[in-house]
Amino acid sequence: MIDRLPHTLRSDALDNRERILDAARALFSADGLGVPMREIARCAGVGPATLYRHFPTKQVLATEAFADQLRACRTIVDQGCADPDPWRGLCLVIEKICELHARDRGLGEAFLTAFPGAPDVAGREYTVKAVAGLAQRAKDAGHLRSDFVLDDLILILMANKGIHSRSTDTQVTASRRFAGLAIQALKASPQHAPLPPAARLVSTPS
Amino acid sequence: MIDRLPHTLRSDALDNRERILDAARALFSADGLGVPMREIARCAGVGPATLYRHFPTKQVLATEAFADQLRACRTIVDQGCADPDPWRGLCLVIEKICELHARDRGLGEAFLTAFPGAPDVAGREYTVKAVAGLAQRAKDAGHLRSDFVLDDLILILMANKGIHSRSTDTQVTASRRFAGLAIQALKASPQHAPLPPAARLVSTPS
DNA sequence: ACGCTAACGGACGCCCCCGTCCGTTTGGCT
DNA sequence: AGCCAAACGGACGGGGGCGTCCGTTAGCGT
Repeated sequence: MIDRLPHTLRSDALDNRERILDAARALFSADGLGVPMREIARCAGVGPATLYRHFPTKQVLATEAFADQLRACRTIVDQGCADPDPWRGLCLVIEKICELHARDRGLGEAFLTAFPGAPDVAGREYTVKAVAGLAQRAKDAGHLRSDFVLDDLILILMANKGIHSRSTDTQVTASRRFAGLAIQALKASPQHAPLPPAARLVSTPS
Repeated sequence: MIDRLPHTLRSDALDNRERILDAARALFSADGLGVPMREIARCAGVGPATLYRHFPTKQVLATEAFADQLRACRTIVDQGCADPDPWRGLCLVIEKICELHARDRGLGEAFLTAFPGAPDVAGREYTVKAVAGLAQRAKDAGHLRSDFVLDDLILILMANKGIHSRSTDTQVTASRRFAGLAIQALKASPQHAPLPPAARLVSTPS
């Protein structure tokens, strides 16, 4: 059971909560979601019980820890959508999101494997729709290849997640180059051959 | 210590060895290298001790289990190199290798994460050199973008590994589409902007 | 048919992670 | 200053994977 009535945490409890979130952010970013809960606790200087009291499950902890990053994702998408040139906006989205995922290992995992059955993280549906609109405009403008489907973006993000490297720097460099290649692949071109059929990677909500 | 002198296995031992390899192939393919050794043993109908006696380490087991697949990789590369049109050959290599990795989850893991410190698996160096030659020819022919580097191929394979899906079919479909996009990205084009710098993903042997 | 030894596999001890309980500490209010 | 409950954290039991030991089984050569 979780504490119910107080709703006002004691100062030390609040402090611990914050230190736990910091530790979680750091460790998730560096090592992914695989890190043991106790490691996070140790790193935050608290006992395991305290950690579990604040965040009964890793899922909850991760959701809270990544709240900022997910907001950042939404901001990026909004920026892209705001760009008067939809193609440039789409490129920006791809580049920025890839970089974000490259810098934060846990984010990519949380974002895509998405904790199978995670609740709608930070308005995913809204974001998806926004990107879909952006893509349509880029298509209409003749910059985005006409056989593009939204699943291709998921495909690219999943693929980006597959790029792992020892150092974060290498990771980011590689991810940037990958984004460049991806953009080239998506660019409308008179010479391109038809693509193999797309796969349904995510169930598009009705 | 490993058995030394006999060099000729008893019939039942040989039989078990084969069943273990079969089980390993099946499980590695379906679930990746993460499967517990005991699971492989159970699936092969032998005790853990027997498994360990035949293959003292998971590394050894995987190497043996993937011998065929790695040979297949080399064959694909050889086929690609044999094609009179180097660009078509390179495309074939990309498509086939991506598909192979999509069908066999363990292979991708073994191939790239490459058991950090694994011995030269099935003549990796030779294969790498062959592909490098193929790429150079494709570049000279003006079909492959001139700023391509070999690390881009690694990048693509790593990225392909990042594509996961519940069903193998979806996985393969997605991987095929990804390969198509990758090829489009690598195609020489008058309109393409310069790419971000490449990352050193593998230490190229001298 | 018989024995010898290669080969087997159940069982063990080790370690790591998980989630929880309960005795102890300490912040905050009077 | 003193109380009390909120908050803490060490310690526990459970589960799972790993690699190994040793008593038992069964191929194979005579």
